[in-house]
Amino acid sequence: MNIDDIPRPTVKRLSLYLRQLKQLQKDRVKTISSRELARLLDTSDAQVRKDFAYFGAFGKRGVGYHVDELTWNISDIMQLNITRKVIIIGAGALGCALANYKEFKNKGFIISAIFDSDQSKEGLQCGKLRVENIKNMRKYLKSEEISIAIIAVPAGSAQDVADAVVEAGIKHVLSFSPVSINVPGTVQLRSVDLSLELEQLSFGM
Amino acid sequence: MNIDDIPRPTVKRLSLYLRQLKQLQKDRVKTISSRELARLLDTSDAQVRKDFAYFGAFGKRGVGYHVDELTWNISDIMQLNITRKVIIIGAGALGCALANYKEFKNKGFIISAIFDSDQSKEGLQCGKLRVENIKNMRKYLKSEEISIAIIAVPAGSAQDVADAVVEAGIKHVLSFSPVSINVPGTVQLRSVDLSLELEQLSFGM
DNA sequence: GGATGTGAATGCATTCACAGCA
DNA sequence: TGCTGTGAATGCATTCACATCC
Repeated sequence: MNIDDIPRPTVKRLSLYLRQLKQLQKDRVKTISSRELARLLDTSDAQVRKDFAYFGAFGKRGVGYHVDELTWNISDIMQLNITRKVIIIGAGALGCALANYKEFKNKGFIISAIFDSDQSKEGLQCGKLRVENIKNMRKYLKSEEISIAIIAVPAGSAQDVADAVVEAGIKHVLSFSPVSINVPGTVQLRSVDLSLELEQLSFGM
Repeated sequence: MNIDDIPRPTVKRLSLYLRQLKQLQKDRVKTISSRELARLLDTSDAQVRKDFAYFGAFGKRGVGYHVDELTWNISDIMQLNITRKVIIIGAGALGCALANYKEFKNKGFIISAIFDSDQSKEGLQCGKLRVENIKNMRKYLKSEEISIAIIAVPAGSAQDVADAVVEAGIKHVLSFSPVSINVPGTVQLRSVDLSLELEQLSFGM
């Protein structure tokens, strides 16, 4: 079964299912039906079953899905049983908050360094991390096996920073800058624009 | 023309168009074709034209779209020429960073108060804002005209906080907690799960 | 000529509905 | 009986292709 044969919306929902399933594990729930899972995630039971069916038959007819088994299967599909290192560019308030965001570690993402182009910030502490000069980024990435970068710089420098990390070998970019960025097709880009989220929310989406 | 007659994906793209158009205004670009706008936003020219067409005929054949005019029209459709007040619940690193995020103000969102359930945080400063006890939230909302709340609390208390703000009359909730939350149908909910973003990114989405 | 606006065609995800199994 | 798994039907957004207009 090839990942490309699976609808993208389905793949995106996998992490939502996984999050909910881990919650259910905490609550000592052993088994769950597609209907109940759908209710929790505000979707339809048919949707849930179809999504899981793409990856094989996980459920038991008349019973539902075994929570532990399903959790393990999805984690396996998403290759989430490993840890990955991540760098952050931009040591402003947002960058620092992200650098110390506990949930990242829980999901296997380790923030291994934070860089800033502002010379005067070099040496400052972001929680446990020391702010490094961005000029050292390239060398740092040569010595470490890191493919993910978080960009949390102002709009004006976002594209330049993106170009720089891509040039340094980064393959996945998560941008928090409020501009649209272009990267080569070989690089995965995901953009979270916080004010845009508010805008869309208040418009009713 | 009713908003409900317009495809949701189109409506979601409106803010992306708007963001790009404002960038173009800065760059003194007077006019732009659907093809060029599509290239900048990594979509298709047909998509751009169809999106705009839902709201009427904004373009000039043989020329393209007038940037200023289009910007104004979209802002008008999205009712973004007003400012809105927003409260934040959760004065952790993330909540504080959000409270001082400059881009919000640029888009017309004013963070008017930040609350936390931790008594010991009361009175601390988050940039220019004083952290208030969450017990005062209800009263505060009665005295102010506020319909938007940002939730930046740990997973465990997210649902409780959501219930509380909804009960206090909030109509739009932007949650940064890594759990799925349920709200009444009358309330708009949008969820940004930062680790989930990383997860999906590293999985290739 | 050049780019918009738009019906028609296409592609795809969701929903339906039910056979099949515990 | 209860719930999964799945082909078929539906619904909808995207893409195509071209008539239309500056």
